[in-house]
Amino acid sequence: MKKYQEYKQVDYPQIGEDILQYWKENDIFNKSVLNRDGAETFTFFEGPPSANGTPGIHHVMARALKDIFCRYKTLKGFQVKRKGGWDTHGLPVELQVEKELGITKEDIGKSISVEEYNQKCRETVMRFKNEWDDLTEKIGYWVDLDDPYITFEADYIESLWSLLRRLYDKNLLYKGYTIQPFSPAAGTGLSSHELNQPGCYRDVKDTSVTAQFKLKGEENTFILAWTTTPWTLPSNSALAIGENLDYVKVKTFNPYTYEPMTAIMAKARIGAMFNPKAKEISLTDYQAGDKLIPYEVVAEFKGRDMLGWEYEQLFPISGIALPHPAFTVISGDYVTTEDGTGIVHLAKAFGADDFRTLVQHNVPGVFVQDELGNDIPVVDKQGKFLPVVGEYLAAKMQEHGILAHKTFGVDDFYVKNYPNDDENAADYKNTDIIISIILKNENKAFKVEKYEHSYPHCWRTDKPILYYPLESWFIKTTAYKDRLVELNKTINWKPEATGTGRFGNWLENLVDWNLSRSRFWGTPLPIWRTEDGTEEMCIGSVAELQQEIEKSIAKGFLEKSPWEGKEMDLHRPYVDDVILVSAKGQKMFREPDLIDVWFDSGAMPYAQWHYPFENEDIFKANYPADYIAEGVDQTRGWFFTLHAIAVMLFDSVAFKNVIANGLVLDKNGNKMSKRLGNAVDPFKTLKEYGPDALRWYMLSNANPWDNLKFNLEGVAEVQRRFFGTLQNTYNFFALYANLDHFVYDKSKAVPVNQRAELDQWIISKLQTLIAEVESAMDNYDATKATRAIMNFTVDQLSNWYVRLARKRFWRGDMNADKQAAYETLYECLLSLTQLMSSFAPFYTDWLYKNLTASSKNKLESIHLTDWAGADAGLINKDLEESMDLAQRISSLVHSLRKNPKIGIKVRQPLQRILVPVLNEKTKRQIQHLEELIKSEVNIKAVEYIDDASDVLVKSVKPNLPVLGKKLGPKMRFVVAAINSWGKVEIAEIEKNGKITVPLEDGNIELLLEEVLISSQDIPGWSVASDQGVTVALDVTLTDELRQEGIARDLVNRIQNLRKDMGLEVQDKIRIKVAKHDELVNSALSNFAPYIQTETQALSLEVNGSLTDGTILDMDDFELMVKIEKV
RNA sequence: GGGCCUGUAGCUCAGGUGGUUAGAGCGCUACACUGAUAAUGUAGAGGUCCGUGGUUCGAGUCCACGCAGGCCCA
Repeated sequence: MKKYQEYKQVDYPQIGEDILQYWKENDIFNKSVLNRDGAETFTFFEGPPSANGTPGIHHVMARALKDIFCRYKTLKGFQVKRKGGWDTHGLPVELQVEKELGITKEDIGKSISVEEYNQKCRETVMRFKNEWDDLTEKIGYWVDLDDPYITFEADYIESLWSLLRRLYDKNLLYKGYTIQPFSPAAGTGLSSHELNQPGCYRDVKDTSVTAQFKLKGEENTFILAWTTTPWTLPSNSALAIGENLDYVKVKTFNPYTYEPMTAIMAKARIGAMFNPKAKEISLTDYQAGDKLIPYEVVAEFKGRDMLGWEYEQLFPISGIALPHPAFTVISGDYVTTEDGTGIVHLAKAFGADDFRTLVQHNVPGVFVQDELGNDIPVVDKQGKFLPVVGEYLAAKMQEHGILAHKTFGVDDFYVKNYPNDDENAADYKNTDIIISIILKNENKAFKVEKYEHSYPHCWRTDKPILYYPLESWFIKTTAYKDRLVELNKTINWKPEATGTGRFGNWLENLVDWNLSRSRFWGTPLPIWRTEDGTEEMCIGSVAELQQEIEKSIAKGFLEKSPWEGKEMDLHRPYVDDVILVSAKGQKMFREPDLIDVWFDSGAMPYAQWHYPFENEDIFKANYPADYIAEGVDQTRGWFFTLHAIAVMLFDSVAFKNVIANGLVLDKNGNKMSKRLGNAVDPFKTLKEYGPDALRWYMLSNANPWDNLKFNLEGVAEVQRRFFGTLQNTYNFFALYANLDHFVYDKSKAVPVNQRAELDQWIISKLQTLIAEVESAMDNYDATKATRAIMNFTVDQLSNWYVRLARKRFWRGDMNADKQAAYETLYECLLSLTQLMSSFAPFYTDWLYKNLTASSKNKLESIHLTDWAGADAGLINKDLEESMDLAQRISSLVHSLRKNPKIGIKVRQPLQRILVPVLNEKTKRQIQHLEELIKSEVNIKAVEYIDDASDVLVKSVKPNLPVLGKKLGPKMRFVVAAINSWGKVEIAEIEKNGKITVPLEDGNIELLLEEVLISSQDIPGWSVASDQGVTVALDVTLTDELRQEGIARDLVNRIQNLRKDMGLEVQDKIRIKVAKHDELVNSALSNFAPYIQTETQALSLEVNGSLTDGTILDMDDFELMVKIEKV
């Protein structure tokens, strides 16, 4: 029986399926974890995918990346528990359900109950779980699929509630408001998703105003600010400038009142605000009513000089008076000079940027108080001004005699959601226009014009949306900003820039985490409040909720628990049905919001173990994570929520190492999408190429954090070039090992130092490779590791070691040298299976089985082995350098032989090569492998030219990095001098160790180490050189060399004939050759023994009368030969 | 609009701390090998290092401003 199975063809997808089956049957994954019981843990957190869609090829990337480090750490001796998980809540699920049912949000609670709706969501969200599990298995991602965490389960939600409760107890959970898109016509907030639907943004013409804000303490001086929403001007409470922008004061006249004034604006906007034709006009020539208005810049300053400037309130409405620092100039990081005046008007209630900027600078906004004393904006939810502003505007209309299409009452000033008045009616005016006219009349408007821009509209009502403050619950992340930043610096980010840049900047500009979502399918906010908002309660566990329910039942607020006789489902609508009793005995209702799904996933370190209610020991042993990996798009998603919760509640990082991987694009660099049809089906790809080549390609082709241009041809190339070469190497080994009945036995192996030089070299290279892979993997650099493995396998092991060692395998009987060759090749292959096993888990396990089929000490799987590590004692750098020289010299000789002017094939032996050597070390290193070089390039001798020979011609180059520091600007002169040196100067600096270079402004002394001396020329010879190695080839052909060449050619032709005749390797033959010229005849007689040995010929006869032979093409001549099988 | 990433041969990618002539694989061309053979080896051709300025004796590398593609956030 064969010890090592040989394969004609390898079916990689089949290997994937077979090994997967083997793993399942033998429970290998579990064993790989249980094996390490008691060992140090290496913790990995699975970022939960959502199973409501089918997995794509990019999931293969993400999951392979997760898998390899877990496998690697397992080999290294850690216990790596990997719990799978599913993300189940969120808007995409809701939208999918709505699409399938053909309903909208408005139908929920009407045509479909919340209960039915949520039931539908629950069914939908796990719809493709089977496909996901299938892919996970097929690509070899080892993760516990039997006991995953699922974010909709009651235990999971309970853990979330306890976390929220802890935040609440730390006063980090509060109710506030945020500026959100709001549809006044529909009376509802809109998600950004709804806003991004096609057709939502439309070009509309709005009245825009450049308003004049009068500077306090200066006569007729105004700050100009532009807005496309004049209705927000009564709510103005500050103006923002860019600190580094240039601003000017310009003397001019108001175009509507013709009054002289000084305008303040960005310098870059002068051209837009004034007509350049008026530039030459003198201010004194101006007559009221002139079309061209002269202007003159009278001062220039930076934005930062304006900080703190105070101005008068634009609309001094009684009831709207604000304390300092309202009505001052502040800094806004987003201010540009691309439009407007370079100064931005801020209204806290109606712009997210405005809100953020004003909060940052502690500037109050314009609000009035409702009956309960809460701040409310001056525009109501129907989209019209409150009477406080309405009265003011109505009065101003009268005062200025403004005629409109109708009489405006105090309740008629809609700012959006205009009533359906006829816009073509005579004197039609909307609120924006009325405001503009008032401003014009009061010398407060510098410019009023129609402006066309893109503005979002409500997809249901087609009316423009309003940015409006809506109530929300927040986590006060800003309170922990410094700590978040500080702990982030301890995280090892791959790539680093994502941590310092994208994530770091995000933390630097942190705002409080808006937790509220007005939806149905998600984790409910566990906060109950009295109707007047004076009392509230945050529930932190199911037990506590039940206790409170008991109290409420006792009080008579509830008849019974909504879960009586049912399984506890903490979703809506059940939680909404719960009315609790406050400390003062009032009814408390649940705050209707759900929480951001990102809190679900950010809480997985705790909730996956139902901590703190269960599994405290497991949680503690597995926190924080040593490693996580997810797409870079998760930076502000999962990476942030993990980090935020960990820092705020546990004063810890949630993960120590993280890879943020890039996207998988199609081969042209476009985003893959099912719609465009360029998405790659992972199942199809797996079926065609198997999992290993796919994983290997994805990890080796580009760094995972760069986007991957996925190309199937690349997968094919990896398979052919890398896996194919490795497989060939194995087949080669198996073929001969079986013939020789070789079985590897470590205890009987020839000690490495007694093996051939070539063996020692490849073993040394192997150890170097192991160290390299280990260091790359410890640094979470998979790409570097895979590339190093490929280089070793293809270039060193297959193309050099196997090629040069081939003859040792097929010659003669088993002896120590042959055994050493087998052992060496075997050890390389076995090591490779382990090195590669994290990346190509199926193929390597298969190869491991093939290699160890007859071994005594084999394990069930490569994945159950212990990492072998590099044996530093087997690394021989000197030998590696030596071989490197030999490889380069061989390559140079090949290159010379191939030179069209020379054109001598390798089979033709040549007498010698000359190698200039400038030091003893190089000479020794080359000499060491002289035999190898000689046989590789078919030459008889290597000769060295050194200082002792007068043939050696040296050349000299400046050592730039060294000289640059010393010389600086004088470099170019010195370099020119050095380049002009000849024999004399080189000899001088070599002898004295220094030389003096004359320059125009004095002499400079150069030291030997400041120049590089090499030899690149041998007069009269054909030379080739590469990186300091130079070789000359003696192309003289003597008769003897020619004869040998002929003999070798003949062997080559006869071997072909043997093959054509279908002879077996061991078959013997007799050769008859027709007589030819003297040279050929001599070759035949002189090299007869050689020819016979090579061709297994018992006799070689030169026969003058041979006529029925085969005519051989010997390149330069023809020869008749006859071969007979014995 | 802001932050971040990417841009090097036809394609996919390498190119610490600036250093004279920018590398690899695939593909292409030619040759070799024919006892790893539906393999393999060797060599050759192929580059405005996205552009424009700047710093420097010297820039693919550092700086600034752009351009193109991408991600995230507004």
